Amino acid sequence: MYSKELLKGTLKPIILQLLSDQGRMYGYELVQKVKERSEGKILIKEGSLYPILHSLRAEGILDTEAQQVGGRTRKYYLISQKGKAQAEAAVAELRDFMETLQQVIHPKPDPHHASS
Amino acid sequence: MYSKELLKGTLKPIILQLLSDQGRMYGYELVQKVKERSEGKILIKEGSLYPILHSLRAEGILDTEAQQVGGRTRKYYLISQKGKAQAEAAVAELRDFMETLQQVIHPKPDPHHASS
DNA sequence: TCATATACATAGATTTGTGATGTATCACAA
DNA sequence: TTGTGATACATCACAAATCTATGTATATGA
Repeated sequence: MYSKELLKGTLKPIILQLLSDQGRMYGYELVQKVKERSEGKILIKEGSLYPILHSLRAEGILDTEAQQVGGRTRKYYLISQKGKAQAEAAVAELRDFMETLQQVIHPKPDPHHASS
Repeated sequence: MYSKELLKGTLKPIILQLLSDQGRMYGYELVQKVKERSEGKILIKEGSLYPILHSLRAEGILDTEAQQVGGRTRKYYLISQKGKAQAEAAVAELRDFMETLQQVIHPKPDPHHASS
């Protein structure tokens, strides 16, 4: 697993991207999906996930739909109308950040200064 | 600028990568180099940088060479012999993490299950 | 003389994720 | 029927990393 700090700041956009992508998901499902797509390398902890979902909901970025499945309750989350722009912005920022990071740690040689 | 939290966990490997790349650098120079390569998008703060450099030095991963330049002191940092493997591991982890993140937020469709 | 750039450093506050813990249902096996 | 592991939610104390603010000091150019 990754030194946990690498995840910092990325969890929120990851969640928003998955919800944009999949329509609506519940917490446990999000954890599984991220685990699956990352081949077990990114394991979101419940202690991280639920506070994020709750705060995104409090901000009005997410809506919820509770659903009974057997004796258990599932709480589906989906991007709200109002949250769409913010969700896209967060994901875009993450993508941009990743590109910038690439550029910093693996720079293409600058042709202008490549005199030697 | 990025929501500051995105940087978390990436600063140490960024610094180690630059030092591997450039041989030896001093603090102020590192800040400028990252700023330059990121086109002003990543601005490492002194309050972040110096504690990291000090702790990497305390761990024995970095060596220092003080140098007088005019009336000012420069403290050059370089990867120590002992720190080489750890530095490479940290950078490799960051690269791997970035790839995994790509896969999570921008998955290639899985041909096995692409029945519809 | 004053602002800006260079150059280092530290302390307190903030943010975010984890670990630990708790509740509860369901399926399957011993 | 008892226990275990998966499903499914939730909260809180703690740890880790970075930032803000602040401080010192020299060099440079307006």
